Amino acid sequence: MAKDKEFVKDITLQSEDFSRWYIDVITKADLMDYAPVRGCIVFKPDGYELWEACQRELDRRFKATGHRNAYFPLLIPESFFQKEKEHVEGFNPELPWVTQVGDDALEERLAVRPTSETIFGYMYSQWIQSYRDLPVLINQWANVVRWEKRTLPFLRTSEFLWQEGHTAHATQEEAMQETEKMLDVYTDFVENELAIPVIKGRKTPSEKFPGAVATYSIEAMMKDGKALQAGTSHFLGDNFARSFDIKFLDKDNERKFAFTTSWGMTTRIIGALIMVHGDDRGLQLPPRIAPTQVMVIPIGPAKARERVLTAAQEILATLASTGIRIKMDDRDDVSPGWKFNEYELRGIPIRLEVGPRDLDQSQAILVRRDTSEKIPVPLANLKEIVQSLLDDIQSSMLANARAFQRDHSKTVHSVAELLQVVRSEHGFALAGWCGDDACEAHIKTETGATSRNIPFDPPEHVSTCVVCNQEANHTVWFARAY
RNA sequence: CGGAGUUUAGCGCAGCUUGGUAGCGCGCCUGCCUUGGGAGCAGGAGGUCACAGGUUCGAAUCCUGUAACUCCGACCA
Repeated sequence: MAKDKEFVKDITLQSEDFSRWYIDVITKADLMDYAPVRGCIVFKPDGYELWEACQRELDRRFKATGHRNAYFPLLIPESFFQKEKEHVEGFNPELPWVTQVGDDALEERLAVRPTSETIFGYMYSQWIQSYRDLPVLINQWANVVRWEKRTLPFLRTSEFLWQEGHTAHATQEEAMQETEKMLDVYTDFVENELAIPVIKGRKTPSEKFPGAVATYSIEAMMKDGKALQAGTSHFLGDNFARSFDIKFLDKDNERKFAFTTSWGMTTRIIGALIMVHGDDRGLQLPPRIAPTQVMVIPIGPAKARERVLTAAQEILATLASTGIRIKMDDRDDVSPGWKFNEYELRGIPIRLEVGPRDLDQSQAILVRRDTSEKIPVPLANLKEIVQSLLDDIQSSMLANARAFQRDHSKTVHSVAELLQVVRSEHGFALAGWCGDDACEAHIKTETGATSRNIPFDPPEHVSTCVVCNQEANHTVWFARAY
């Protein structure tokens, strides 16, 4: 352990102070910087690249499920919010308003969007006439603003980036299917690309989106045992259709309200990536999402430099031609050791070392970020080995995260036990719940944990409410949450 | 939004109690030398001490206010 500490001197140990570790890592890995406006950050290139990678993979999935991208305005008339009561009450405390242009007051205040259900609703009411116009399947990539009281880089910032899908359907069933389908899309993305295992489920009424009939979420466990809602999908019923008059003439010649959905994933997912996989040396990026998968580090004294560089260039070109995202750091003003630490901090999955000694044996050294294992590989086999190593790292990261989640999850039968699990053992607690808001609120007050969701597929069903001991109508995951 | 803490060079910090010419380590620049886990030597650059007021002959230091950040609570993706 003392030796590990030698690797990177500038990062607080996770075990010492997880919050400080997190701030240290995102800062030293150069992912972001604080902006001059409260709660706002700059996504620096290395951080933004992670978002771009997420965008690429999500967008591919949205298109494959029939969605198209569009862009709706940043500013939303105040009157739009008034149309949906729960919605306005839910968001009002954190809305920034544009009230004036130049020296003149606006006739109607404009909100900087916190989400776009209202403006989508309004436009959909204009666009939809007939059942033949349905479904409407639109996604937008955008920034939104929510003036949060307490901010944390990536996880909760005043302005954040996200995608929001908004769809309209002829029937309730179809809208429900869409809601579930997109939750599955998120799950597929988060588990297979980000190697983060998630729990799929439905939010309790107190945790649902303002204006939704039902909210579904995927919840992930961070290394400090806290939960992070990684994505949400909402079944809005005909609530917004009624508020915004989204009606269509059906086959039976009757005017009916459409059923709508919305679903979103945000830049907070970058925080999840960091807090699920990161360790005391820094970031650890799953190969599939890593903007750079392999970093080549040429090594050797000046006399061998040309020979090593030529060989390294060749390796770089060969691997790049197979689609591996690979870069080389051939700076000669920093030592190899410095580079080793640097790219471990930045989470690059594989380091490829080449030096004169390797070239004499026609080999290179591969070093895994996840296990630190050093693997000599004949140059002739590099392509195949690197590719299979990337796959192996990906699946082993998911397996590790899954094991961690499992080991920190426990079924509880009393509030005291729940408290123990979420606060002392730093994990998730599965508990029965009668369905009463008061019991849920009691847990929050007593333990600081909130209901995360009612899992579709719980490891077991609990028959009595953890608070009142009445019959449990639901089995719920509770955890402290970001 | 409440409670606590922090703010001095790019980063990490000392100096403040007891006011008197701005310091250290790392990083940065130049040169030499080096390269298989954050090398070495020599020389050098870099600061309206968070911001705004006040006290004082004189303020990084004392007083008042403001802001940002961190942690803890209430609200949220």
